[in-house]
Amino acid sequence: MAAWRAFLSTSHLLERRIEEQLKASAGLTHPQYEILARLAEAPGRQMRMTELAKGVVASKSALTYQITQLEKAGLVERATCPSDDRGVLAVLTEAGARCLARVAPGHVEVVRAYLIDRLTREELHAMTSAMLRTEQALRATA
Amino acid sequence: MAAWRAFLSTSHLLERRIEEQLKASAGLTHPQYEILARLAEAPGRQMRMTELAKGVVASKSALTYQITQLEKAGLVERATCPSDDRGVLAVLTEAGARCLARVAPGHVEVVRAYLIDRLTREELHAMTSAMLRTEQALRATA
DNA sequence: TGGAAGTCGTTCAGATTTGAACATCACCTT
DNA sequence: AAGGTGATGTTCAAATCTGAACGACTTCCA
Repeated sequence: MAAWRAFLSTSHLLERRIEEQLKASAGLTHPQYEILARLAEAPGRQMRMTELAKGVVASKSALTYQITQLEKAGLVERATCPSDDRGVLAVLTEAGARCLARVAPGHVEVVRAYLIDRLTREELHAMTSAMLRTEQALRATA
Repeated sequence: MAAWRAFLSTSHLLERRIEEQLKASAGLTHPQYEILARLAEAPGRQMRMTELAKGVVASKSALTYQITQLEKAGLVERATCPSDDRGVLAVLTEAGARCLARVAPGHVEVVRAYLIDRLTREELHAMTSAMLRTEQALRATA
């Protein structure tokens, strides 16, 4: 269980650092950053709400809330899904893309400085494969 | 960054599973469980508020809130610290200890089933040492 | 011995998350 | 083609977290 304890503490401490850095450098929260990052990578810079929620591991209502916030900030827009009238597309705006481009380097720097760059090549490799496998297992048994 | 993505998703997904299991089996939240677990291991089953907050990686106000909840449930009591009149000791009650003993096996089972047991011995070893080192680094630069 | 400066835990308002309930719409069977 | 089943996104109240402000107490140095 020592492994678990360390994993848990590290993830919480990191979360805290990231939140702090993002808030200071752009007034964004970590969930909001994650949303922008996912959208930026998506084809057409847009994604369905449910799909996006799964991607960033958030509940549907949490995503609704955050998208509303990002919409107020002009970083994201909502559009109705052409193929499904129930569906809503979250679309990254130009301003959102610029915001992300401006903030991403600092964010990546924090992640590297506190996590990635502190691991040996073997540790990084082992952790990556372990996390990918675990993530898959967790997503499989929804 | 793939490593980071997987790490982040895994930690969030796991958090979710754990929360679900704890709530179903004992009406506890994960932070609450962490508090009980730490107290159970502490000498005299008691800890100073600030120390406990650092241990479970929570803000002071979040801890105040959760200790109040646990106090209402009769699982924890507050006591004034003999050596410092400002200080408050969170003390695990008998009921709290029993509750923890009852819930712990199921909790550990979830952590093992979704994380620990899915890793090879090498991965577990690498991850543990990596997490311990990272945790230490994060705690050092408070 | 007197503060000045720091620590301790709490409080408060505001922000965010959760889970259930809901209305809307798609899909599939008959 | 109609109805049942399931999916989608939103809403709401309640729970929780955050960060700053606060009063109470310690500690340390002059």
